[in-house]
Amino acid sequence: MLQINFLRENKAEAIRLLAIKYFNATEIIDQIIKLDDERKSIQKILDEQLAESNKLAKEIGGLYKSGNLEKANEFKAKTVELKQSSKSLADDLAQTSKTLTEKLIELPNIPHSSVPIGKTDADNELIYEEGEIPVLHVKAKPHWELAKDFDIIDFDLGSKVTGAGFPFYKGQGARLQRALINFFLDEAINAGYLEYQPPLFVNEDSAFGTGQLPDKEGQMYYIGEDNFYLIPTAEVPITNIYRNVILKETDFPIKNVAYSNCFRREAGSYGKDVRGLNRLHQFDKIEIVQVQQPEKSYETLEEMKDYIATLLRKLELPFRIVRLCGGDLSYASALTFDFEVFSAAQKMWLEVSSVSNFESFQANRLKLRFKDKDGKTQLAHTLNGSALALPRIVAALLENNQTPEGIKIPEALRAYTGYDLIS
RNA sequence: GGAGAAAUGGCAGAGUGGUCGAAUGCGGCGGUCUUGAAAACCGUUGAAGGUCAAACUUCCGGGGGUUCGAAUCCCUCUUUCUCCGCCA
Repeated sequence: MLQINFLRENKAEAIRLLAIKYFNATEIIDQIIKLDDERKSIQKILDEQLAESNKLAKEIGGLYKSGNLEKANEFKAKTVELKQSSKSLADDLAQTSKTLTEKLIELPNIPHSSVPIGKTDADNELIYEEGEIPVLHVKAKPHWELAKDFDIIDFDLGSKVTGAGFPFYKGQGARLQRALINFFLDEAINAGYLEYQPPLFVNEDSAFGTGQLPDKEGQMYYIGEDNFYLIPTAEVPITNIYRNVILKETDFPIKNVAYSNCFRREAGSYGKDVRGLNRLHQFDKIEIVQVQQPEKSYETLEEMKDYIATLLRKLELPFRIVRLCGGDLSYASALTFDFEVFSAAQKMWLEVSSVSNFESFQANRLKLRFKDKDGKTQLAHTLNGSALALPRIVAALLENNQTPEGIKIPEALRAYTGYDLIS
């Protein structure tokens, strides 16, 4: 959620920048400013009436004490009148504020100045590439066949027990999952992150706080009976730790990491993109979340980007980093880098991580603030990134490391898997 | 699931209808003293809206109600604690 004062002071600039996300904000910003003016003027009148009411109520107390009942009753009648009109003003105020918030929520975050112009992922800017693309032997297979051959992931069994997109991992496959989870958590802890194990369900306030509601409602699993949402990422519970929180400057930097199952309905997905591990309804992810002071948030984004690169390097996977263009940038993000690993048998780049700076956009919804040096409260910045999402890492590991003998496990993981080769 | 108790400022904890945004203690900040620190003493110390600044308004778990007036009374929801039941 953007700040009204920012929109007031930088209207033309905001319209220009939002157009980079292909969002036409001209009309809505005018509406917002008008609603805010309305809100202020209603509040002003309401305040005056309430002040009058309060004053009279105090005087009535005094009049009773001095026994001046006649005057007291006269004042009473006045306050009753005031009460009625202030009640209707309060309703107006609530209605105006509600409409204002609804309008504000429609606006996406302003993209950072470095965001490239473009409409689709084809327009994303490649900023870095590392590692050698492996040359596979002629009989190389995609990961879903390998998973079956080695009997480490059972998609059919998942379909039977639950449905498509809910695989079983078994034997060495299950162990590999556990190894990756522990590896990613340990790496993060060594890099100074605090580990959390969050709830997998969140309430409505939390789903709203990180921007999943109302925009992505259909993408989340929902437990109607208790009004809970299944988390699509640990970002949701972890970031909501800071909902309605005022931090001290000394609390920074806040670096949290959490492993969780992630649940996504993925309504509307189909085709080769959803084959095997490429897109699941339930998957495992380790998420890093940072809360920072505004001046330092882009420095932090770089730090997170570098950190994620070290993970892929340790896993010996060829990867590249792209800067998302305006059209591909998510609603809440100001700047996002995607990490993609090359999946050698599918011969395609798979997105395994997305690291973003939301600036104060989430913080404004969350009411996540801090007291600066001058003692003023201001919105903090939030950032997060996957470090990393397992399924596509597993897909790439299986495909890229396949040999006639079996699938080789990268050095860094062996202490965790307890084996060198899937066979 | 059943019965009871409770929810107040960063923390602890008073306050049961009328200068209560809220005593007191701790903590924080500023100062006096000190070579420096501690102790002691003095002062200060919640948030939001609003304003050039003020005035003013709102907030004592959330929502609703009674009243001229509510932290205080009523209803409701949530959470916590104690006891019982069940249980990984």
